[in-house]
Amino acid sequence: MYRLQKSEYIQHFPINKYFSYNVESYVEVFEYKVGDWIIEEGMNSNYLFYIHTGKAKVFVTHQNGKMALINIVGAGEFLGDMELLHEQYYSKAVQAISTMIVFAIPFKPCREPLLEDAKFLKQLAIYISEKATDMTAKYSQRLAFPLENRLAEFILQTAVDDIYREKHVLVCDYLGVSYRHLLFTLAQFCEEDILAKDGRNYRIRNKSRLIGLSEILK
Amino acid sequence: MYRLQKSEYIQHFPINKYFSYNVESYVEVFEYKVGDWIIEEGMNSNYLFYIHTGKAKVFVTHQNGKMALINIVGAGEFLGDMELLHEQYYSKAVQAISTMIVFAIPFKPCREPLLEDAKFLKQLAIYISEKATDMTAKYSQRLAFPLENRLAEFILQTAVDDIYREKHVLVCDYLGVSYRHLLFTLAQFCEEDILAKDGRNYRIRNKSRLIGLSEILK
DNA sequence: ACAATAATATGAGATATCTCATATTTTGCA
DNA sequence: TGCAAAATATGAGATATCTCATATTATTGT
Repeated sequence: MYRLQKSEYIQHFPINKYFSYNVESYVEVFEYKVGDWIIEEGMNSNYLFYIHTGKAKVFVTHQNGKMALINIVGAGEFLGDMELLHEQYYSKAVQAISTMIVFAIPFKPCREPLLEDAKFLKQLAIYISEKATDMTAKYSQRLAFPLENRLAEFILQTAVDDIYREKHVLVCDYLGVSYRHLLFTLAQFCEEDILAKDGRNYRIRNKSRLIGLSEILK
Repeated sequence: MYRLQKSEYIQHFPINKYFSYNVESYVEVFEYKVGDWIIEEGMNSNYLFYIHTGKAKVFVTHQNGKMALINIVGAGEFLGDMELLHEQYYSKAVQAISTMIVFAIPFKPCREPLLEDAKFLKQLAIYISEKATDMTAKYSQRLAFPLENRLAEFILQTAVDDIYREKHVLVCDYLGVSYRHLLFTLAQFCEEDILAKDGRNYRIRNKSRLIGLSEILK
């Protein structure tokens, strides 16, 4: 994690939209590289984050110790909002998929004032409700389509430099299909020359086809 | 819709949890019967509702004019929260499944103060975030189970006096399966003597079996 | 009262996806 | 270094669910 000069980024932070008090002076700007952990599981997060650039995976660890991918988040989204609202919240782990630039508002001086700022709370409620609406729409639409389409979208979301290298176990859990079927569909993509297997990874060979498959979801 | 004396209900309304200002004097208590419309689609809703007793269906009408069931809500939940947060929100229709008693806070005098009440907004944000978490959990778990289980739950939720009489078209849309398959599964239930077909309706003959099937979802 | 539309109903074949069985390879760790 | 566990891989048969075709029965508007 790197600390950046905020001057050049701060103008992109919708401060007036979200806050009625002057939070700007507390805001820090961080940069993360692929694979960096923005939030570690179960730790008390110390910041409310707002994603300026990049995307990240959100994980939770089950009782059995298995890590499960539960979401992918991107620019314009908050991280740490749950921790802010719920006194003791078991944080989910968050890991950068691509280079990320985030605004970070430290809980230490800002938590109390944020939770008393009606403008912020109203916007936060709107944000959460919109996200919930999105999620619901996503989930219900999703059921209607075969794995092919959802996998295409997932590959596009998670591939780094056109190389897809996710663990199958995690993915079939996330997409709600069997391991067998996931492998089957990946094999199909290779057969259709959409992907090419490269040892343990898959290289994207026909991105527009993937985009086509994933766009059907919208 | 009937207006009830609030004195006997008001004590069950978690006013202290949700509001920092005295909203009690504005609260009204309404009762609805099965089939009554609490909110009509597209109308500007005039109240923020809190469900004290009963459950209701939430509908939206698509471009093609078809009504789609999108949710079922019950005690402890809010209605009209979206309308409160979003200046112009296209209300979804809400219809009582059972006798309902709701607390109604009129927007006219209360909207402004509510949107400036940090305590209320914080609790609302928490409520919405918890609901979102629930929904997400529901949706993802749900994919894992065959229609049998989800249908069992749905029948229990919507049957009135042990009679199930939903439109199939609505239901297969809501549950995300084909019409054909829904009919198939209903026929199965009849064959197993869980339901009995009674003209166009279905009578529940083995409720505990239905409960068993639906509990697998949790 | 009748025609048009919507809802119900059922059959048959196709397909997406699952389960189970089993083998090989990689990885973590003592 | 080597063993146990995890991850990858593939086959074959089962099943949940879909699509399409086609009838019959309600409902609705004019």
